Amino acid sequence: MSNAYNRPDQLSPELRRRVLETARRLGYPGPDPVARSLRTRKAGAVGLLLTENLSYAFRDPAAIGFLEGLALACEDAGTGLLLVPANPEREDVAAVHRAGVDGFVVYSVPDDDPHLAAVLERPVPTVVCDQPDLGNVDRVGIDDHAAMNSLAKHLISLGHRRIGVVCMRLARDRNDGYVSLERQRSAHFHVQRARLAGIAEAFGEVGVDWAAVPVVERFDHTIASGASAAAQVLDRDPQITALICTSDILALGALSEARKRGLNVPHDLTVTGFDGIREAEQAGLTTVRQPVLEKGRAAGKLLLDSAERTRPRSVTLTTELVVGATAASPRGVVEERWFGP
Amino acid sequence: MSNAYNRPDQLSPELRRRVLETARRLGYPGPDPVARSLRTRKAGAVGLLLTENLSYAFRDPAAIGFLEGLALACEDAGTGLLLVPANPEREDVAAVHRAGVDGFVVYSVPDDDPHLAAVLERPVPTVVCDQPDLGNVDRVGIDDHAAMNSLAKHLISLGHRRIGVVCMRLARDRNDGYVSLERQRSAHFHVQRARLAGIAEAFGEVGVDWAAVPVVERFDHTIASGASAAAQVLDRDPQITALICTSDILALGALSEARKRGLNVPHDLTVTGFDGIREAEQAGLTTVRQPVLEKGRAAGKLLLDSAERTRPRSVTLTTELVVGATAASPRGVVEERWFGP
DNA sequence: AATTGGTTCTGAACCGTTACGGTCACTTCA
DNA sequence: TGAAGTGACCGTAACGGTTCAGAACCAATT
Repeated sequence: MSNAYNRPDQLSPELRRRVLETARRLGYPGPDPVARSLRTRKAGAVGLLLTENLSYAFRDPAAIGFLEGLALACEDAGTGLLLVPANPEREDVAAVHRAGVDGFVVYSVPDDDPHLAAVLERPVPTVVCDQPDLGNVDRVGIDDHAAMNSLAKHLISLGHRRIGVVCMRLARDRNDGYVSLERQRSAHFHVQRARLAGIAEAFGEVGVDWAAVPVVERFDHTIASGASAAAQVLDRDPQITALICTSDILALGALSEARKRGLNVPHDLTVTGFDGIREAEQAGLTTVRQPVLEKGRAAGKLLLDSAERTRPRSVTLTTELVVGATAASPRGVVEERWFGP
Repeated sequence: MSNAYNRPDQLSPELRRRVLETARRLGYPGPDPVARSLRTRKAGAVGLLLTENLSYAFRDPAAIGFLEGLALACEDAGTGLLLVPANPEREDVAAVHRAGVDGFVVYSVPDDDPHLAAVLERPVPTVVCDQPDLGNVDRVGIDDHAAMNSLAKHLISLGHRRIGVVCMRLARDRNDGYVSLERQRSAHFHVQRARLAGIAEAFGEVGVDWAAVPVVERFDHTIASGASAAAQVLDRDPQITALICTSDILALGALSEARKRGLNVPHDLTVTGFDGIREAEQAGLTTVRQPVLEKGRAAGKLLLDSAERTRPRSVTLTTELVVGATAASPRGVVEERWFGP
């Protein structure tokens, strides 16, 4: 009898002892968690859906921070955290259907991701992160447009007018190279789209022709990708005075490429990132810091007490411009660099 | 009918279409994963039990590496990974009972941990990591004794005879300070016990009185802990020529404490770590590298095809002594250091 | 002695799925 | 034409708990 295990007060100590005793003698391993979940309609876990391969989440510092925050919230609530094995390469959403969870957190997936669609069809509460507001589910994120816009304005005030941009993947297909305006506009990764738009708006206001600004995309989010993308931009237009990267990881790669070319950062080239990861801080990167841990925690909290609410909530966290040592005014005489190293 | 969803070949396309159509019309959200799990006796997930608070796993680079490897293995098998919220402070093992999983991976918990006991009572396959061989369950780990022994011998060959040791927590109770021989022997964390024994054996062989070697323990595994522990050892015995730390994190703290005291590493003081995390490599730390990612992956693989085996397996991975820049022969004239900074 | 109140204990219904075996219509072959 | 074979379809019984209604029991009150 399940009362013996779960409601010791509902029966006499004597009977409880006897029940437990015979249970042990018969080798009964205790109540089956799955059957319990079926009956109580509670799985005791929340599912996490990621853009990338599961293992990637443990390689990206920003994702790790998010996970830590989410784990913190789950821990507080005594809830488990299920990492759903959703391989973005395959369209197989079975893993989403198989997940026995009380709710989902969806972290930074493209807005046309079939896994996201599968999650939204499940009759459980959902929180999306770094996604556009879907209207009917909770959301947590930052104002990517505004944050990047203010970083761009900072560079503009330093005097930069000729820039290049390195961004993360914009859609599910691999496009390691230049990005057309059309592709920018239709990007399926909300975060990247917003950040690019933020830059475009700021520079547009001071008369820069956005269509002429080289924007290079990389599918893989690694330091090596950042380096090769920076190389591609610098090869195309050696006269740029600033390279804006949409993540710190990419920016770190850009820094190493600049170093390799003998460019003095920030005097020959300004490099900026986004996220505010620890490695960026150590490198003195000018960037935007976003509260990744807090984001994870907010997502968890939002999900875990979504029962009380009926209207979906949207939480926007604040960001902070970090003025580091990798941004400065461009050299007064641009031509100087024609004779550079 | 579940066949419509799961076995399209078992029925005609026409019927399937009709079934799905009415299902949609009735707002049927698809087969319930929990009920399915109950019926098929498959949860489609493995549980991970950690020593620490869940969130800690995302702060320790070695743990992150392990997680990445484990996630990789799960991903390959299309299995989910459930992080079980087992708070080590409380004795509440309910979370273990509640976890709907097909097996458990237990990562580096004390051998008297009640959560571990609860896992072993569950009738599912289990893999323990960094634990002594339990005989009846799979195990994956390294030879901590031998690895630390060879590091110690390296220091001995450099000429060190007077040393201090900084180690991680040895049991569930907090003991931030010196460690008695008795506490060393009865340590509940197998890994730490083995590493200490490895050092003791090596130095014992060259006539060092182990009982006189200051061993300082820290409960929290942080760089700050490493620094304060190093300070404690150096205050007690400023004449030591080497400080052996049982983890890289602690060693990084020891390095910063040495720097703070104006000690030249390695000439005034040799500092060593254990794990081989990236930060250690950047710092040029002399340490032992263990394949953390491979460890996680091995654990996952072991668990996921444990069905085929009947005998428990024990996998021991190899380690590698990393000779960095933080270890050197002690200054020929020890007294010199009396006049040091 | 009968009614009432309260507690402890028992049994049955239900959660939603899948596995399994049986029914039925329809084809094939003697 | 009838027997046997084939395949699609459907009904039902678990899976292992939790919950809840009500039976059984005991003590106290009328």
